[in-house]
Amino acid sequence: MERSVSGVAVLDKSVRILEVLADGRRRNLAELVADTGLPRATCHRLLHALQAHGLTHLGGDDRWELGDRLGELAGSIGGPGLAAVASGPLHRLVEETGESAQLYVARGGQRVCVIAVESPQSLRTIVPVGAVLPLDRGSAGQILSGRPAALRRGWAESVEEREKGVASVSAPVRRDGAVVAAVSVSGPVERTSRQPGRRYAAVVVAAASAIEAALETATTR
Amino acid sequence: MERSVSGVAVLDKSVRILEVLADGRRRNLAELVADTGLPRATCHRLLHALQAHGLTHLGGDDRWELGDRLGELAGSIGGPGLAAVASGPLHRLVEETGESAQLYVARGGQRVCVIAVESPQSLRTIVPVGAVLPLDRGSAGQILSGRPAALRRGWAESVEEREKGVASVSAPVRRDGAVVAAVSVSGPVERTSRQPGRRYAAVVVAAASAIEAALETATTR
DNA sequence: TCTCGCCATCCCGTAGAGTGGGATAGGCTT
DNA sequence: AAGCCTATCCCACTCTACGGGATGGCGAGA
Repeated sequence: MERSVSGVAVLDKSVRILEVLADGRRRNLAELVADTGLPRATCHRLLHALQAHGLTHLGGDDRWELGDRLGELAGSIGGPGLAAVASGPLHRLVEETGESAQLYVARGGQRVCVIAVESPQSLRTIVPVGAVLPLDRGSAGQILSGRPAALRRGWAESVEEREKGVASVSAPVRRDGAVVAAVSVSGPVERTSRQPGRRYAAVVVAAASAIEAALETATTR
Repeated sequence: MERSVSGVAVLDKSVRILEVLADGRRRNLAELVADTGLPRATCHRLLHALQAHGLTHLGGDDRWELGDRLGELAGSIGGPGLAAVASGPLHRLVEETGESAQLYVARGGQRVCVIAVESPQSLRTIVPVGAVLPLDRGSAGQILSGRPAALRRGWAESVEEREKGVASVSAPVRRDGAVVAAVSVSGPVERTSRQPGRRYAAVVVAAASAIEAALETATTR
């Protein structure tokens, strides 16, 4: 038995199966045996055990893929329904500021855009949902990497840090005291000015507070 | 040892921990022991093993939460980068039709909105990202539930099925022959008419094809 | 300062869970 | 009919995972 990564060999093998399937390619049992390096009986047994929990799924074409329950579990990262309760406040933020707004969560040492509402103006920043951005650039990165100065002030701003001509302001969304997301407004420097915080911090922080209030209501239900 | 759900007891216990954490409440070890019913040493050992795989995370405040890797794994359901490659075609769809567009994936017998691009018109349908909708109503539900007539025709339409005054058209996004998502355009009946398919089916199907082409390019890299 | 209670971590002997080679059955192709 | 490849299942056996109890740390209260 090769050395265990985590100290629990069954978990190591199970996660190896999930990680192989995470490239999106659906595979039959033989392909999975080849790609995971597991003996066929072991792979078979673990696949069906994972399926019992909804983490894998065997399609009608005898090919395996990741299961829906995985998405359901992951959907609760940042708390259940974060995306659902954040949508309204983000739309109002766009109406108030005229600029695009996004919601980011930290994930694997980077940040991921989970909601994007674009400015109606023809010159606007576009960040697609699902976009993965660094933590070391941009105002949302300052928030999600826990930079003390930004958290103390309650918001962060950046000017042309991640992209030329773009400025942004972000504020933390907290749940149980921990930062679970960052609300962000971004636009061209020509409109935001080189002190975007002065212009937008108050409404960005207010949007973050509205999301926190909605999360609290959801939690106490 | 109580009866195993899946036949692999380690997996059963590990998933039990993840499911307890999926309510979004962060917990210390003692709370997790109480909520999972596992002996403390077992719970401790499995939590750290899950953390080694990124599936759980121990915060600085000694409280456990679901880990980022879970989201990364789940993000590849429907194939890696689905959200990223679909954003562009959906925006163009909104520009062409003037109506709101969404991308849905099937998940746990329902459908979940993973991208939403809203119409610039003041009267528009709003579906927040993360919204969970039924499969038995709406054009996207017809696509994702595999209704033969809809798949044969290549698109589906619905008029006031899910919501009064709203009509929609959807088309399947396929990957390796399987339907992985549905592209949808929706708006008020006053504008879409009671035959929204006649008006929009061609461009919705074209948007779905563009997403499929982008996914194929991503896969062969 | 001392005591107590509660926390997380670690140890390690052992029971039985999980292993995986090989047998089996089914389906498809030649 | 034969050959090949698939998934499933069996079960003897190995060694993994178990979990009670010991330990140390920390904070609160007397």
